[in-house]
Amino acid sequence: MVQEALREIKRGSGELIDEARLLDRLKGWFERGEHWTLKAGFDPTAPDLHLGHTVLLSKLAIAQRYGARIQFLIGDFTATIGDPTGKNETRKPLTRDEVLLNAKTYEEQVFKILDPAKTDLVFNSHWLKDLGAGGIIALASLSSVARMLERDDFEKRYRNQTPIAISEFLYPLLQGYDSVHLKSDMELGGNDQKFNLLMGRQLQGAYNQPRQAVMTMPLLEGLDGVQKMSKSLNNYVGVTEAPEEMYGKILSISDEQMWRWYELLSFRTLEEISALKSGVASAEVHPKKAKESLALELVTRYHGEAAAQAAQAHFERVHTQKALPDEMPTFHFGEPIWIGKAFLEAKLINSTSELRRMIDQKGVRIDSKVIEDFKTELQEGEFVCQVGKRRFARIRIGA
RNA sequence: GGUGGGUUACCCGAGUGGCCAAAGGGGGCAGACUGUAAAUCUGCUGGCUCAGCCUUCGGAGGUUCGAAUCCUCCACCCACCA
Repeated sequence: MVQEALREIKRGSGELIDEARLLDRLKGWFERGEHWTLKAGFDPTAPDLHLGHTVLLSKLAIAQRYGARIQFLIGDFTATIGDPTGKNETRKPLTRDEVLLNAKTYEEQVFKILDPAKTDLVFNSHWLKDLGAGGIIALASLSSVARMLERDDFEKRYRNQTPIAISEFLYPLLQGYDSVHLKSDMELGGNDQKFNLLMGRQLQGAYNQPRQAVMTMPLLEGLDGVQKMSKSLNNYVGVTEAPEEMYGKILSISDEQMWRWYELLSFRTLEEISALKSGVASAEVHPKKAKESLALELVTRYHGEAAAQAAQAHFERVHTQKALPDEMPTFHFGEPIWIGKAFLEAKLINSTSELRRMIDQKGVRIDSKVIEDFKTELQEGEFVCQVGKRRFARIRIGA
C-alpha cells in the first residue's frame, strides 16, 4: 500500500529529496490515519492558470488521495510589495484588492482539480508582514552569501556581472520561512524552485523542526516545444480558454512534445501511455489520432465531454477539410468600399501596409479567391474575407 | 562620492557623418509541403491607396547641405573603486 502510494506520488516527478520522510508520513496515514501537510506556493500575479500550472496541481490532487492536506499558499506578501528586480519587465506591486481578486480566481480554477475539503488556502502576508526588520535580519543571518551563490542563476549572473538585487536573496529565505511557519511535511514545486525548496529544509532545521521532503516537477514546455510554458512567452494553453482554442492549440504541438504532455498532464496510467507510444512507433496508430485523444482528454477535463466533442468537430471542419468556420464576425457597410478600409475595420489587418504584404504573399482571399489587386473594392453583396489561415470575417455591403 | 560603460525596431544585437527604414540572429506572419503537425524551403516583418512621401535609433536642443552616428544639457540603467 505504502509503496504503491509512493510510486503514484513520484510518477513523472523530477527529483524527490528525503524519500524517507515522505515514506514516514505515508505510513502515518496508512497505519494511523494521520494527515500530513503538503505545501505548494503560487504567485498571485497570474490569475489565469495554464496547463503548465496544472502539472503541479494534478500531482497535489493525487497526493490528496493518500492523506495529504494541501497548503495552497498564495505568495501575496512579495506581490504587494513588488519585486523591483524584474530583469525585463517591471512588476508593479499589487494592491490588497487585486490579490484577493486573483486568489478568488485561483479558487475557481484550482478546484476543478483539487478537493477543497482537503485544501487550506493560506496567504503568507499573514505571518510575514509582522516579521519586521529585526525578524528579517535574524532570518537572513541563518544563511550565507556563499550559500546563495550556490544557486545556479545567481552564480551565473554574478560571474557575468549582471545585477542581483539584495531582495532576491531574501525571497528564498522568506519562502523557506513559510515552511517553518506552516510546519510543512513536504513541499512541491517546479524544477526551477529546487533551491528555494531546499531553503525550507535548511530553515526548518535551524528552527529545530523536522525537515520537509522536497519534490520537484519538471516544467512543462509550451506550444513551441522549447521554452517553458508561460504567459509572457505566449506559448500557453489557459485552462479557461474556449474549447475550440484549447483543442486547436493542443493539436498544434509537435509529435515529440505530445509524449511529454501525456506524461505530465494525462491521467492515464503509464502502461496505457507506453502502449499508445509503441502503437505509433509501429505505425499501427496514426500520430494525429494519439494527439486527438490527448486533446480530447484535456478539453474534457476543463469543459466537459460535450464541449470537447464539439471542439473536435469544429477543428475537423475548419482545418482538416478547410471549410469555413461556422461562425465569424460580421461587418456591415452602407456603400462599396475599398478592402483596405473594410479589412482594417474588421481587424483582419493591422495596417494597410500589412495588407499590401499579405496580398503580395497571396494570403488574402475573398470568397475563396486569391486577391491580387491591392485596390480591390467590395461592391454590393456579402463576402467571406480571409487573411492568412485563421483570420476570417463576413463583410456585407449595401442595405 | 569617484571612474568607466551603456540606452538602436517585438526581443537580442551590429552600426561611430551620406550607399540607413538601419546588418545578423531569435520570435512572429504568409506561401509551398502536411496531419492547421513538427522539420524543411521561399518570402515578408515602421506608416501611408507605396516607382514617391512621412515618422523612427532614451529625451530636449545644437553643429552640418546631410546625424542612429559629432557637440551640449537632462533622464534612466550597469559595473568597478570608496
